[in-house]
Amino acid sequence: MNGYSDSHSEQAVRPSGGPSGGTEAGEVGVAQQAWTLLFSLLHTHMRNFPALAAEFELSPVQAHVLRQLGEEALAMSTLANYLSCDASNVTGLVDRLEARGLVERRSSEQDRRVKMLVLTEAGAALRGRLMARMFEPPEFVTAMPEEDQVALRDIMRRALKTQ
Amino acid sequence: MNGYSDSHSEQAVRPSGGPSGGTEAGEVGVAQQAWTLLFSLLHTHMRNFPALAAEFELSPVQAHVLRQLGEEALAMSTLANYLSCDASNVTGLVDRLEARGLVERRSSEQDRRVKMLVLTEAGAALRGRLMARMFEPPEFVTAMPEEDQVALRDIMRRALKTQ
DNA sequence: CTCAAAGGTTGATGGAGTCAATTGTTTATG
DNA sequence: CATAAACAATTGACTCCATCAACCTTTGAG
Repeated sequence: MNGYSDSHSEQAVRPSGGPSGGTEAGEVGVAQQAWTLLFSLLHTHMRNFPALAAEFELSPVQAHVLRQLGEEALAMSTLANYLSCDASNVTGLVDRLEARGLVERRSSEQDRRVKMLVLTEAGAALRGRLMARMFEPPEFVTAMPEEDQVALRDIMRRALKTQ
Repeated sequence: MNGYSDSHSEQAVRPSGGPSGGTEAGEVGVAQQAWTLLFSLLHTHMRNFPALAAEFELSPVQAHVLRQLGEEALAMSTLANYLSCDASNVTGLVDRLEARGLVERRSSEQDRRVKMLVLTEAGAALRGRLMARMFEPPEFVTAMPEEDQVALRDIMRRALKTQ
């Protein structure tokens, strides 16, 4: 194939490697092929996510936090769930964001145990710039023929809906 | 898993002002829509990559190293390039993998400055199991109708070829 | 031979992540 | 009602990841 495919070709697309699913064997085969290719492309692209976050002087995780904190106030524990990490980790994470004036801890009135996180004005502004940058499509998408882009978009819309 | 779908909708798919015709300005709009959706789905999936690596008692980065180290011996500096991180970081990384008997440093004979990294037998075995696990398609792929899976696979094949 | 450049290591420092233990606040139960 | 259990957040100890600056050895060019 091409120069890239070596890093995932030998163990990757092996149809029906085990008895794992109860579904039809053919479905799993195509799904695995699609996933393997998707995974490879994405992994190459995700390599520069740290650099992207660094454009805003954010760590990758801080960028992720800002992304989640967009719409509504979140409790610390909810954020820990989104990040699938320990609650104690979120404490330090928010400490640093708060020290930079991007985020604010606000005690909940219904339940005085929880602290709600809200973006400051500066935090919301930074998030806006970050999101615009994050959603710039990478080259492997812009280089596609438009019909592929449309098909990809529609497939992803359906996948999101049934999730 | 739940409560996710709202986190990417407000700044994300903005059709960039222009009317989306078949021209190049319209192409960018569709590309951005496709990318935004893809990005969101992928980011939710990537959240549990640490857990996946942990099934093999590996950190995410160690899993990435094992993946890269599949076929051929790599110099430390080459690995640092792949990981796009500092060379001094690789030292400790390889130290820990070597201490677990997964990787071996081997001095190059052409250039006695460089050290080549090779998988041990145990390392290769672990890598095999890891790769098989990594390429198991996630639910958002297996839940697709098969024609979407086929279309997705073909789109990704074309994208890889023209990369 | 001399000296600069390259490959790798070391030490200092800081963010990210976990676990165990603690404090303060609900909520459930006897 | 009183007390125990559950929960939210924090702290402290510890490990890994990551960077930078300084260093040593080897290489290669002049």
